[in-house]
Amino acid sequence: MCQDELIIRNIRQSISLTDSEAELVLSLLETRRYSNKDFLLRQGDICRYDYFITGGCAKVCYSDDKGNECIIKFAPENWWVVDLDSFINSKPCFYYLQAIEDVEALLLSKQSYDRLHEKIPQFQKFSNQRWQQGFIALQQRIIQNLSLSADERYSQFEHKYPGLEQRISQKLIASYLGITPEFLSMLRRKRAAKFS
Amino acid sequence: MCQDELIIRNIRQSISLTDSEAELVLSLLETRRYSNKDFLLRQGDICRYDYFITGGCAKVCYSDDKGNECIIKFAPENWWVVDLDSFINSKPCFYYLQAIEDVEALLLSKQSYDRLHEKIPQFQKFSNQRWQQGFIALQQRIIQNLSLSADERYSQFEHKYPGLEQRISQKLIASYLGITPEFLSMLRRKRAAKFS
DNA sequence: CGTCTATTTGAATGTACTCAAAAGCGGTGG
DNA sequence: CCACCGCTTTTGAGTACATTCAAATAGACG
Repeated sequence: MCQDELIIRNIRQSISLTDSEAELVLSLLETRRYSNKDFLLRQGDICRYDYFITGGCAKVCYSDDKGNECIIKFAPENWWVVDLDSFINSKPCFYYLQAIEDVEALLLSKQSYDRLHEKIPQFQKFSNQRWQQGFIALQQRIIQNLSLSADERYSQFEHKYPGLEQRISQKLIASYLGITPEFLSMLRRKRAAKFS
Repeated sequence: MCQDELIIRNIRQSISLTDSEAELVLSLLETRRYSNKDFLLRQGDICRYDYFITGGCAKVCYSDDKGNECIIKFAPENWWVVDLDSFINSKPCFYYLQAIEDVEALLLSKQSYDRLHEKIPQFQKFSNQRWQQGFIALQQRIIQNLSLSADERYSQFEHKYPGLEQRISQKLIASYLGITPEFLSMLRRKRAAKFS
């Protein structure tokens, strides 16, 4: 499937778009390619785009007090990602966004984002749903972090990002789960032992 | 301050309201009082109201697989609370909402909520800000849960809900922090020791 | 006053981390 | 093609953080 189809299909999962509206959406998007390890967005920059990933995978991170990288979430194909606070309020962004594979993305500028909201009545609904669904998903994740063990969180990760555990390094997964790579290694060994 | 003033002041922190718009808001609200331990909303019900707490404090919880109560957040005076997924999508709610003190609240029905969005152009902005800010706050909380120790999370709690630690039981705080009451007891003992 | 629940305390246990070292693996240059 | 480099993964020992369970104490409420 080509990337244009992918994004329109993604939007149409939430709202209905006429063909001319779909055209408008596509006309406002910009395609960008990033090599593995390129930054889509650096910490402290203003986030000027809303990103829709059409190929490869990026990580959304921040640096904590001690300088460690913490991964908030992954953005594989068919995912939207943005530093909302920075995008909406033109603040320096707290997160950074870096490719962990070669990445292909469609970028929607703030201006175009606003334009879509003006021109397509349904788009407000799309945004609302997106933030609301995002909010709900984050609540779920908080619950999981509070009540599940590392092993159970790993299962959740596998479920949320099917197949991703085979594409990306264990170090990255460990950071996402909030555990050390060493400990994840041990968890995997224990899992493997269960199938023997 | 009376409860009407409280909610209007709360809204005016995000958007400007004319006096007649403020009147409209107030006319759509319903006041309710709950005694300690009363349910504002039960797990599985449809959440038909958006709640604004004007006095006392409620807890937002869910029951996990093993039947334990997990507290997602507290709702003391001047806080909005709703099960978003249930309210928006008319689904059975996942959370329940229970008074942990005598509570006074202003309730906004879904119908009135929609009405405000129609009648007050700025209200869409208020809602958007609310979900966006909520989203941002949740992301922060995820980060904190991943990277902070229980002791540090307790400090965050004190900062987020000033004075609340003196009003509510330690058992509830422990549940919010995702630790056992016994362990919280020990943390507090250690803290007290530092000031000797 | 008695009952019920919350809090404190302690011992034993489990979960996850740190640090260090060894092994595996992929890419690069000779 | 191989040797080497850097990075990831594995393994292990020792430690810190947090839990469970049990029992004692303290508070709240009728």
